[in-house]
Order: sequence, then structure tokens, then C-alpha cells
Amino acid sequence: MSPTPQPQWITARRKFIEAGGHTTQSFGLGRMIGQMYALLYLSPRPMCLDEIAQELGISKASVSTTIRQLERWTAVKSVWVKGDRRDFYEAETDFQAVLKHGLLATLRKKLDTAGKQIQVVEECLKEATNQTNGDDDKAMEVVVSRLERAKHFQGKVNGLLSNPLLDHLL
Amino acid sequence: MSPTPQPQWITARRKFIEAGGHTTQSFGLGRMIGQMYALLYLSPRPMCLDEIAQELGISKASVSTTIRQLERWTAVKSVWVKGDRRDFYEAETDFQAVLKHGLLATLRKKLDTAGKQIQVVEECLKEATNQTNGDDDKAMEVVVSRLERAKHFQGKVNGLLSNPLLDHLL
DNA sequence: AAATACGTTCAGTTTTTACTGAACGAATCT
DNA sequence: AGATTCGTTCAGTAAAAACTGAACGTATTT
Repeated sequence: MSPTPQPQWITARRKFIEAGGHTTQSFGLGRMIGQMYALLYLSPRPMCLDEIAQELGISKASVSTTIRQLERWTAVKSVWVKGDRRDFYEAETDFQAVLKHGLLATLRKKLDTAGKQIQVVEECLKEATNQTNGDDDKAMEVVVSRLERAKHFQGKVNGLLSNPLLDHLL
Repeated sequence: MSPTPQPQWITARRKFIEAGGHTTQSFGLGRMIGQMYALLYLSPRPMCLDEIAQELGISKASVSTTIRQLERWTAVKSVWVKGDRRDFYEAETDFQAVLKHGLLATLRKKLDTAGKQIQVVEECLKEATNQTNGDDDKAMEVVVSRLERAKHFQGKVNGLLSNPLLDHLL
């Protein structure tokens, strides 16, 4: 009995999944998040945790945590399957929506915390402008001006990310 | 003899450096790359490797490798100091330039390799369209159409990143 | 009510990434 | 030429991240 050869499209599917993993990995998001999204993205029907785990060869625990990362990114959503109490998930195939509500939102948030940190430093610095320590005044002035610049830029990018025009470009 | 208290602006500077580290870390770029850039960004004059190493409390080996990451991002550049054979570096303070030549360029490259991977999968899939395996035809068709979609989107984003309009928005 | 099936959490482990110290070649100084 | 002083590389180590199996709470089934 000859061993049933894998249909070509299944190996293609697997390659796509691997590619997804590599891509997210290269973006510093970890490998699994990409593989899992890719798997769901190519699936004709919602999948439950165990199916995903088996398909990717990882533990259910990993699936559980990773799938919720994907949910935060609005990259997947859970769907109801009647007569089955398991949680099923399907991919959000609208990349534009994922980018908008997932990636850009995350970006904004990170930029925002960066801004807050600058704010803190700035206030810490204001208390220093009184202590005139003649010697390295110049060094301090550089710090002040550069900090100002950084803050300004942060605001600029933040504005860009909120710019409705950006949505139209997609 | 009272212990000389740190001038306030120096603690502010240190906080800024830490913040830089946390920021780059949150973007999956590692902590040191942010700290090092922040240090140079606030420095009134170019710094040599040993100064950087001492200031950040890390080995010169780390400085050497990290500084070249920063160079690849066009975030720092080496400058000549006459009468000193050491390599000095200063920060590129024009964030816009860094974004354009560093971040966006890197982004494009990664998107590009992602595109190539899709290409490979697509070709692998074309060979499969002949083998009509009636049973899971539907599953395969989903794969084909989704793949098409992914490819289309990849091209779209790639176009956006190359769009000169993007530069104007900054 | 007991038993089963789910998804989540968490301590522990594996894997990956970041960092270091020592060794080296090249350039500069004596 | 010999002795320093650089920057880089690399094998080894330390730190961080990803992953797992077992235990648990909750909901469903029998």
C-alpha cells in the first residue's frame, strides 16, 4: 500500500503558516502569533483550541494565551457554533481593520507612554533650571533643548497616527 | 565633608536614558539600543566607545555591536575628532530622517521578504490546482482566494510605505 | 450529584536572546 | 622594532522569553 502523498495545497498551506510565523517573528511579536493567525486565516471554518493546538503541534496552554493576544489585536474573533460549547475562533480577514484597530492602536499606546515618560523627565528637569551650576551649563542646555525636540516629535507622530487621512491611504 | 548631591538635570538625563531603553524594548528592539541612542542624543559632544560603555555600565563589546545596529538605522553617525584615533559617535537628531531611512526602510524590507514568501507559496499552490481532489475542494479554494487577498494587501501596504505623500505628513 | 469536557493559570523547563571577558588584528605611539 | 591602544569577534555565560504539563474553576452532560 503506497503512502498517501500529501496534496500539494496542504504543503502550500503549511508553508504559508511558517511564513506567517517568520514574519511576526521578524517584527518582534513572536513566532506563534503569526502561525496561528495564518492557520485561521486559511481555514474555511472557525477552529477550536484543540484543533489549533494539534495543527500547530503546540500545547493548548500556548494556544490559549496566544489566541488572546490575537484578540487584543482584533485579528481573530470568537464565534458561536451551535450545539458545541467549545470556543471557536476565526480570523478577521479584513487586514485594514486589523491594522487600524490592532497595530495602529498599539502603536499609539506605546507612543503615548513614551510621551508620558518624557513628561516626567521634563518636570524633573524644570526643578533643575534653578540650580545654576555654571560649570556644565552648556551640557544642561543641550539636554533641555533636545528634550523639547523629542517631545515635539512625539506629538507630531502621535498626530500622524490619529490622522484620518492615514485611513484613506489604506 | 557632605557628599556632593547629584545635580537634578543629571538624574533627569538618566531617567530619559532609561525611558529610551524601555521604549525600544517595548518595540521588540532590545533595551540597549534605546539607552545608547538616548545617551548620545542628549550628549553635547560625540562620545567614544569607552565613554558609552562606562556611562551605561556595560561592556565595550556590547557597545560595539549595538552602535552598529544604530548605524544601520542611520540613528547615529561616526565623526572625526582631530588628534584622537578613537571612533566617536553622535546621534542623528533629525528624527524624521531616522524614521525615513531607518525605520521605514527596514519595514519595507521586511514587508518585501514577506511578499516573496507569499510568492513562493502561490507558485507551490498553482501546481495543485490541477489535482482535483473533489473532497476538500472548498478548503483549497478558500486557501487560493485568501492567498490572493493577502498578496493584494501586501502590495497595497508596500505602496503606501513608498508613497512620497507619507514623507510630507511628517 | 457525579462525571466529563472546557479554558485558564501557574510553576517549572526549554529555547532563544543579550551580554561578557578574553583573544586577536590593525593602527598608533615610543 | 617593540609596546600601547583601539575596535571587533567569538565561545561561553547570564538573562529573558516562549512553551509545557499539571492543577484548578466552571459549565455541561449523564
